[in-house]
Amino acid sequence: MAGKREQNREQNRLALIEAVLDSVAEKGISETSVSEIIQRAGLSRGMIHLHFGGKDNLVQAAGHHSSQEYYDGLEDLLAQAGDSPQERIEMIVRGDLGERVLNQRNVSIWYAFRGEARNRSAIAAFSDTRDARLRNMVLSAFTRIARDMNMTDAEAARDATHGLLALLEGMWTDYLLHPDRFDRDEAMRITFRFLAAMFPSYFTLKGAVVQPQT
Amino acid sequence: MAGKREQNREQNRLALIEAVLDSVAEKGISETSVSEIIQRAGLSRGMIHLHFGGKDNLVQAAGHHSSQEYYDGLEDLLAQAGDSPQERIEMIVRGDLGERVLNQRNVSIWYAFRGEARNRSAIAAFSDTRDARLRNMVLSAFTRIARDMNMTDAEAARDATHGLLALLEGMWTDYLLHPDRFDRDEAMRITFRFLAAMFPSYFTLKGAVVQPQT
DNA sequence: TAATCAAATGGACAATCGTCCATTTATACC
DNA sequence: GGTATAAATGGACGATTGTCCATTTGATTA
Repeated sequence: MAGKREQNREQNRLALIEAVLDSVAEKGISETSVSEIIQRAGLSRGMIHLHFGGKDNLVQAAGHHSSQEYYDGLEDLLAQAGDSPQERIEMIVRGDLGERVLNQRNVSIWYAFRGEARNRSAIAAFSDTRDARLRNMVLSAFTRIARDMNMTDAEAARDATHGLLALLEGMWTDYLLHPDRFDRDEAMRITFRFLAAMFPSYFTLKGAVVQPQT
Repeated sequence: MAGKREQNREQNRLALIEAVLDSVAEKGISETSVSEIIQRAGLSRGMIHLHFGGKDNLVQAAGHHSSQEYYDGLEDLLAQAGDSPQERIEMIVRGDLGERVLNQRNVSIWYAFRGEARNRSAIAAFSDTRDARLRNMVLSAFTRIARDMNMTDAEAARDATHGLLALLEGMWTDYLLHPDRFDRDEAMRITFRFLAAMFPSYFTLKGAVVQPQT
């Protein structure tokens, strides 16, 4: 067991990160100052330099932390998914549009970092949600479906992957700009409509067809 | 003709706005200070207060200006489009993904403002690209197609509108995060694949079918 | 040309920024 | 319980922020 010293230390480190994320979500990056952060964390001014060596490093760590939480949530869900490609894709869609990851706090944080991504390469690195891992999971599922359908179009699976991820991105933007009128069920329906149009015997308006018609 | 005085005045006003946009595109919002702006514009410190009453108002005006340019570009293109709904939709897609509006500078600016939108209502107001005007243009086109197809699904046109705009949003995000590997033709192909899947006799992989098969 | 006045200048100003370190606090070890 | 030491404190510091206004510039009008 970790000593109380180290335990407190880690706890304070985390408190600083959470304070940054709270502030970014509520006030935006430009208003997230050192004073704002330490006030929210209830800690002293010097802690940022002590734990992270400076404000920039702390903000970067907070971004990384938030990104990690997104993937953790998604992978938890995926662990529950079945083996069929359509089930896996459905899980990703439901996960990406579900309350656990798509909520006001996360969206605010996400787009705040995105806005700075272009100019801070360290931020850009983790800001790419749909990173290689997620992209490959979706791609392999679509590839299996395309093969199963005897599709001749070699680009179909790749395009479907790219398209689905872009569509989900767009839904997030919609939530960002209209959190009040955003309709989670509608977003899911639209996404499945897109999938059902491209792969009719694998998806329906309500989700995946668990037993594909062969 | 306007006097040289007023002419200079307007010219300086514009120079300030362009300086803000250049700085936001290159360095981001957080590094766009008064000093940065006036240096780029080659004007004196007091000009911001004189013309806009303060930095915040100037930044807001710059955002509004950028947004206006986006719509102007899109409407120019739309004026050249034919009357058929599929032609109008194709024009919107080609416009939104074309070089004139989708380029590094615009994407940087766009997302920089988006990142602050949640916390600055004035910015949120113009930050919503796909505003009512654009949305209605797309919706009316899809409604005509749905009627033409005798679609029974009342939500189909609305969902297609929402989905297409979300998909285009996602393509912009892709460009933001991977400007080097982004492929404009691929983005168009994917978009038309989505349209072709939902409305097979109106769109193909390469774009709209001008004469719909009835 | 001289007078007029809007436009533009650039520095003074207080406020706030992030950094850093001398000091204090509290845990861990002897 | 006393000592060692890592963790935490909070204020000093120079740099930079945005605002504002007394002054200068230069186009316009008499």
